[in-house]
Formats: sequence, structure tokens, C-alpha cells
Amino acid sequence: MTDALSATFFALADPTRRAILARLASGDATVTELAEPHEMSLAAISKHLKVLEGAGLISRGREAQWRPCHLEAGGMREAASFIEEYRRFWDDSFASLKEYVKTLEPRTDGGKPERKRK
Amino acid sequence: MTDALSATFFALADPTRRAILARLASGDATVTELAEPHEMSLAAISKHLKVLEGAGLISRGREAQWRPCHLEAGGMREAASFIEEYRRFWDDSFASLKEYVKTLEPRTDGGKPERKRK
DNA sequence: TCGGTTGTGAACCTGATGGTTAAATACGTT
DNA sequence: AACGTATTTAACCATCAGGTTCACAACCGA
Repeated sequence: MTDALSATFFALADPTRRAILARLASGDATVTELAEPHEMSLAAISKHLKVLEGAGLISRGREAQWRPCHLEAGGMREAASFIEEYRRFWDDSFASLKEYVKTLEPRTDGGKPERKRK
Repeated sequence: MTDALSATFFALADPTRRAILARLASGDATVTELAEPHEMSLAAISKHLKVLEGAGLISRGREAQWRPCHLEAGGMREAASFIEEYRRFWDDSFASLKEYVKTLEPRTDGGKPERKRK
């Protein structure tokens, strides 16, 4: 799982980690603050943060004994692009665009009878 | 990892599985066809396909001894929405929109001196 | 019915994940 | 220097992921 994309998707594949990101979307927070809503040891949260940091989804500062976490959503860019590549397969607006194009040029190819039905 | 979103991200967190999806984007394919570019046993590919199917990213037909796989990109909807929630944190157009809004209303709040600097 | 091809299932192995508890570290306060 | 708070590290454990090989099932063709 050495590539960045895998690391990103992997990091996002855990509810606890997604909850942490959601929390950080509303502002930086310390580890203890992030751990508070979860029934889990601080050490476990610390591990999750390491995964998120490794994926470039958060960064950590240093303020006295606190290590405030900061959302680095830019780490999702590549993942977003990946998924967008597939949007045309499900998005209705793409589907209707496809229909529209079909209407415009009902027969531009010069061969293949295209008789296959059922 | 019972929730759909986790399953989706998990399925996407593997290069082999992403390659399979990419291949299916250009049309349905049998298991052997999908396996061909990978240095891996057929059984391993079969497992990957099960993961993808479990995440709702592909479906499988049945034609004689072949089990043609079909891309079900709709399974990415939720994942796409999730990531889009964070786009404003990195997308430049969102950033400049923020700047623009700031220009429009430099002081709309009635209280808090907001003197905190550095 | 006997092969040949396609795909899955079961058993197995190795290494990684996700959690635990118990030290250890880093820092501010007294 | 000693204490308290915040966080990480280490050691450990159970389970899972991803791969293997081998046997088997499903199907076509002769």
C-alpha cells in the first residue's frame, strides 16, 4: 500500500478517522479533544492520527504539551479526481448529456449494422 | 467496517482493485480477462472481485461458464459526496469565493472587538 | 461421457490493523 | 526538583487482508 491514493482511501475507510476529520473541519483540536467523543483509549486515537497524518490528511503543530491537529483536506485531491473519473457512469446530468448527444448524431459511424438485440 | 462508506473506501484502497475498476470502465469483462494484467492467481482476483461486489462497485452476470463483471459506479456516490464536503478546504475557486465574500462585507458583526493578533 | 476451460471455495501462511495496558516523554506549574 | 497534564511509544493480542495451492463445481464441445 505504498502509493498515496491507497493511503488516502485506506485512511478514509474507518469511521473513527472520518469522524476525526469531520471534527477538524470545524477547527483545529488537541488529541484529547478529538478523543473525547470516542469510547477508545487515547493511544488508539493517537494511532488513528498517525494514519491520517501519513495520508497527508492532517498536520500536527506543537504548543507546549499539546499537539493541535489541523485538517489538510488537500490530501483528498487525488482521491477526489479518481472518483470524479467515474461520475459520468452514475450522474444523471451526464446520462442526459449522453442522451442529448445521441439525439444530435444518430449515426456517425460508417459500418457495423449494430443489430444485436436482447 | 459494517457501514457502506467504509466498505467503499476500503475497496478503493487497493491498486489491484482500482485497476480492475479502470478496466471495467471500458466495458464488461470476464474474470480471466481482468486477471490477465496482474501477476496474481485467479483465486486472488476472485477475492478482489468479491470485495468490489460487496462494496457495490461491480455486479456479476452469468453466461455459461463465464461470470462477466460490470462496473456499478453508483456505488461511489456516497464516497464522492463525502469528499466533496471537504472540497471547499482545498479548491482554489472556493478560496477566491471566500476572499470575495470577505471583500463584500468587511464588518457585519455588531460585537466582539476581534483584536486577537499573533 | 470424457476432456478442457472458467471460476470459486477451503485450508493455510504471513504480515498488518485496531485495540488494549503500562511505561516513557515533553512541557508548564509550584 | 517534584508534580500534573498531554501525548506517544512499546509490548502484546485477536482478528483480518491478501496472497498461495489444491480440489471442486459449472459449463461447452466432441
